[in-house]
Amino acid sequence: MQRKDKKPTESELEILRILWDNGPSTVREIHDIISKTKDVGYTTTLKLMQIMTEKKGFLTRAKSGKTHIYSALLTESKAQQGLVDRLLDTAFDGSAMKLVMKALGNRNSSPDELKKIKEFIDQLEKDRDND
Amino acid sequence: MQRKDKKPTESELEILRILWDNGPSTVREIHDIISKTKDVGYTTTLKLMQIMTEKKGFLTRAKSGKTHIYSALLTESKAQQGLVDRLLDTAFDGSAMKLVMKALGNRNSSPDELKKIKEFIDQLEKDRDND
DNA sequence: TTGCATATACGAAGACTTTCGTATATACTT
DNA sequence: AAGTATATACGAAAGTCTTCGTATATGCAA
Repeated sequence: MQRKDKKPTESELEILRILWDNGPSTVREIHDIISKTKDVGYTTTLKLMQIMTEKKGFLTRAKSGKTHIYSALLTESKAQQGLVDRLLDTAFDGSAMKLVMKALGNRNSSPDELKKIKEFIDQLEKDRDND
Repeated sequence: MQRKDKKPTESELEILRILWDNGPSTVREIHDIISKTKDVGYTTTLKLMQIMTEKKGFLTRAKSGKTHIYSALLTESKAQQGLVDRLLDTAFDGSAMKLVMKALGNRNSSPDELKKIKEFIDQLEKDRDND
């Protein structure tokens, strides 16, 4: 359980989210998406991605003609786990239950999702019994 | 659903956590707790709390003799809701289900907690049916 | 009331994040 | 091959967060 790897900032998560959803992309592709909802220059996105690649190791890139194609090295699952763990520690006193209730409380989950969560918990309980 | 209020930083959350758990406290009391696990100067804690009070409105304070007694204005519940909402947006594509599974998956929730969560979901489903 | 212990006030440095202007490189078109 | 469009590289400014040194205020004890 390494607690040492750097956590992506929110701007970085925005970029990672696009890479996770769309797969390997150019700076241009990512910037076009980001700039739909945020007024920011192309070189800003570029710089962020360069830092994420060179300094932080979140991304990797391959040259293709004159452009670079970036891919996420940090997986969605790992990033999520790190962020959830940190949030549990800092804001929920370590109680996953409290966090779960906050997350569900806003009632934006479909009946199907609620059912799946219950099944997931059933499975957890079963696993525990078999230890 | 205002998305404008500032989110506390992690250092600030550390202070808020103590105020939430222990109630109104002096800088000294808070710093004594923080410094058990973190090597940081007294004036650093003081400064953070001053900023949280004067610039961000997270805290309020009352003079008592020569010291100030600080209280949290930002409630635990509001802060948690804001952080969860933001995490959902930035890292989980808005899916509460995914977040819940991450939160439960890696951790050791007690059987009792798991039971309570299921009951909570049952209640949510019941509420929904009665709409 | 003088001095000591302790509190707050203030200012600024250092680190990190975000931003962008400008320079340079590269491919494609004509 | 020269020109244009577009990409990356680089450096630095601006903003925020964290840190702490130093100055100043205040209450209490001798």
